[in-house]
Amino acid sequence: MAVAMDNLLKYIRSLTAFSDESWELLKIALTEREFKKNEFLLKEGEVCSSLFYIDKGYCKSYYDIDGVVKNTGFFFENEIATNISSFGGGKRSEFNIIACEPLTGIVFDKDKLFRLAGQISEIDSLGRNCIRLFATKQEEFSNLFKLYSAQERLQYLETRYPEILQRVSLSQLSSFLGVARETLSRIRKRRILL
Amino acid sequence: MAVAMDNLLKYIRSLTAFSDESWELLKIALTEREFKKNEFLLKEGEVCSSLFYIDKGYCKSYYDIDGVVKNTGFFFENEIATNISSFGGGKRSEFNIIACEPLTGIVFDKDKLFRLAGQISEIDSLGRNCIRLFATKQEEFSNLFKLYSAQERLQYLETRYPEILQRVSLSQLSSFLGVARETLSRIRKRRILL
DNA sequence: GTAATTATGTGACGATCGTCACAGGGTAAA
DNA sequence: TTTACCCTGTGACGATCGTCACATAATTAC
Repeated sequence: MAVAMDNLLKYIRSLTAFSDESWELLKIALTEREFKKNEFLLKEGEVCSSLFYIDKGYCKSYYDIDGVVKNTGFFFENEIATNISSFGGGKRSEFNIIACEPLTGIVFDKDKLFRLAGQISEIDSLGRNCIRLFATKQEEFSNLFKLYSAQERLQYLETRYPEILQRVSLSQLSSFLGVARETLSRIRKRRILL
Repeated sequence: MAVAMDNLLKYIRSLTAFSDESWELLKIALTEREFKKNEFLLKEGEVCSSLFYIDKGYCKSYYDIDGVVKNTGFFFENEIATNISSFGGGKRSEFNIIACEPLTGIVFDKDKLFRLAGQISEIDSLGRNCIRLFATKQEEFSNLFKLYSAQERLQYLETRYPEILQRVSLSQLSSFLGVARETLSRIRKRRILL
């Protein structure tokens, strides 16, 4: 659908100046793709060779630690999901990325993207801005654990990222907040009573 | 000292290809500087306009929450310290960066650096690699809280980042690990008995 | 060298958390 | 409709944690 591509262009232009010419060239590296619910965007052990722009639906990153699922991130419409260290450093991914709903995305091919970035400075600048956004968000969530209690972290999500609470089940959210499912259930109960 | 500059060049070349010519140009944006113990590299409320390459000594980033110090990062020799969202996004910093020992660093001036990056692709590439490293590290530490208990986080530091434990006092480290000072003291005691 | 400051350990105690277990509600597939 | 599965809540209980308090060791400043 042309709609997904239009959305991506809007997203890109919200980040950095981007001419129509750069856009036409960037398209070489782009492929629209549908993922079914529970389909993998990236599997543990693979080397990540794509960025995934999410147009519709959402996905999550998770570690499988001795059979226990630990969710580390949720990615919604108008965001980019990837494994930054695997994508940039060529290392095998330690975690999975999986669609939590039927998902429409636009896949950035790494090789083509790098070739273009070497030639077109606007595409290069786009890449840097994406990484910077990613780094900023990681830092934000990392600090949550150092600055706040579990209850305060939940409050933070409610005010700053209400979408996560609306769309992600409590069971899925608990490991992201670093607590057991039952604990999150009780924190929520405590909060309602105040 | 020329030594600090030599170390920086080695560091840069460990990240990305960097010609002698690029290096001569990059020097325009660099200033060597000494910081006394407890001197600020960056203060809360300021806009961060520098990257700090650390040649000797170490520093930390911390939030002051109602007078309580919460340490969020430690940066040692051969690392770059900065506030990535303030540096890249022009926002006021929410935290401080302060020298924990007498510190020798090389300061990258943002304006000059950006001007150079626009012209020299090797300098541009260096910038992207620095941001990527930063993002990878933030992700790593962020996931520690989602995957492991306080005791396991301490173990992780011991094996992966022994330098932090050797040089940072327990009191300083506790908030970085997301626990109270007394708790960290007891965790350490528990571990010795095993 | 002495005083002041900072770092560490530890006891006590209440709060919170993780785990196991089980019950009920909701949804989707057969 | 019935069955199966997932999600949420909750009780019990032991483990861990945060806080306050205080003692002592180590470091730093004068």
